[in-house]
Amino acid sequence: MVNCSATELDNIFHALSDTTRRSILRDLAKRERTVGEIAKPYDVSLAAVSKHLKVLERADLISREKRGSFQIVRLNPATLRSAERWLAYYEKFWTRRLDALQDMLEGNEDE
Amino acid sequence: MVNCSATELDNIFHALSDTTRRSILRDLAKRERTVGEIAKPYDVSLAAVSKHLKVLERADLISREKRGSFQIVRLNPATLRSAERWLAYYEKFWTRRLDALQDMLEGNEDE
DNA sequence: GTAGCATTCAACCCAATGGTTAACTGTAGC
DNA sequence: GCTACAGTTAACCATTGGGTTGAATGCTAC
Repeated sequence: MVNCSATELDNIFHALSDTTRRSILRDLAKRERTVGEIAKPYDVSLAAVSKHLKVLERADLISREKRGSFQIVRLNPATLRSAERWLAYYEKFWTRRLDALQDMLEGNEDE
Repeated sequence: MVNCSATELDNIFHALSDTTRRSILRDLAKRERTVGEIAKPYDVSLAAVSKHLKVLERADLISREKRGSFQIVRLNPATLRSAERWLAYYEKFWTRRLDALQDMLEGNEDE
């Protein structure tokens, strides 16, 4: 999980591209929950939430542990770190490059 | 752009969820390019690339400047920073919360 | 075994994606 | 004007996405 393949990044960013799923991740940040607990605040069917969890799981953003007839769903922060690293790397790179450009355009003497 | 709405984050993460689009962003990190230059390395039609650029533009990840019959496409690092901040915030939050537990459960294998 | 709860699966609906080709809209240059 | 080039739009196609409802699974408790 240190270095993400393209497909893994596809899955991660796709999982993050839905408001409900990001909200679920926020909820899980507070504490682990069962599927039913996760679904409760949302105005969609349990089946819909189950699908969202599948997307999050495919992205490796959450993992589950069966406990009796329940499942405990919890976050997988390492995966978030992968995405964050991807963004941080490029953001830093781009900013650095554009800073130089901006300096040039604004007439800084150091060409 | 400092604080993103839910829809803006939807658009940003969706834009990032495609390998070709991330690759285009990488290309643009090296230098600004015209649409034609952007399209050249990819094995899809110009129309397909044009659509990808539209997705990136909707997410405010790139902007364009018309110059004659060309367009200069360039990155918009501020938007990347928004997404990065979102991830960094939650990643840090989750990691902090889970650190103790993780250390206990599996020792530290981070990276 | 049966009842009941937690969760998933199956089948469907419709909108959106990512791709194509072909037609269209500038703009530049003759 | 006409031609050529840069890029977008239109129309289409196949696949995926997110939602639904209802049946099926799996576990617990009686």
